[in-house]
Amino acid sequence: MQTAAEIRLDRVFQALSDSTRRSILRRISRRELTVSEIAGPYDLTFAAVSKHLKVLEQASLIDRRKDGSFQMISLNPEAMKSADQWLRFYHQFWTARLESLKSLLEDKEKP
Amino acid sequence: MQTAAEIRLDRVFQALSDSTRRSILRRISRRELTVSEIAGPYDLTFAAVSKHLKVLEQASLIDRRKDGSFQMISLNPEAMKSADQWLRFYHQFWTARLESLKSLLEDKEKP
DNA sequence: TCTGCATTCAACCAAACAGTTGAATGTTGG
DNA sequence: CCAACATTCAACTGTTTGGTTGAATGCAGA
Repeated sequence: MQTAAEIRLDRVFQALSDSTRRSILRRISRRELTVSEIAGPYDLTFAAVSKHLKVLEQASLIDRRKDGSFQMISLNPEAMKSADQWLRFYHQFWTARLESLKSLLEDKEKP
Repeated sequence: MQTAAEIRLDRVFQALSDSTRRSILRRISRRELTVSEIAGPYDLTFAAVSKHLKVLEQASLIDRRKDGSFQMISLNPEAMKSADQWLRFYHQFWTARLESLKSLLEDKEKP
């Protein structure tokens, strides 16, 4: 069974698995941008960028606001929180590993 | 250009975008498991599970250790750290949003 | 109203993905 | 050695992904 929460998380991680999309998120975190502004730096067609935005939207990572014939795209950080919370569980594992490495080094120093 | 770091991050997020794989990670975080033990609860062939493990391995999320004819699979949390660090940048955005929501509510309370 | 700009839709394509089945490759206990 | 077990490989399938092109839609200014 796939719970709704799992499906949401699937979508978030999937959306984040493309570096173009991560780069878009980074740029709109500074200020909201139009689709054309977003497309600017990439060597991609508008349609391709439009699809990336749809992926981000379906993962609830962005919001859209209509401003005349433009569309203002902005960051919606809520969905990232769920990804972050999923990862938070594993903090203990990498800090634990770091600790045991540290104590290993300390043991070496004591003759 | 795709830097090596970006490709690594792509792979980590991609590996995490499947709930079966996330479930595998969660289970091996308790203790290392054999491939068969991992496969047990899922309604999947061994080959399918083997493929999931390969995806996790290529994302450097797991380690394998040979023990006779068994293979012990364990968590390698290092790669998650990079995903976590990527997300850490966005903490400010969801906490900021939370703060502004809070102050909005507080303003309402003041007549 | 016509033109031009911003954006999306539809159809298509190649590559990647998630799964299957069945055969192949270790490894080990008797 | 060989039978049984653990795991992977190869080949195949249907679906998704990331991209393209060209047409369609929607809005705004002259």
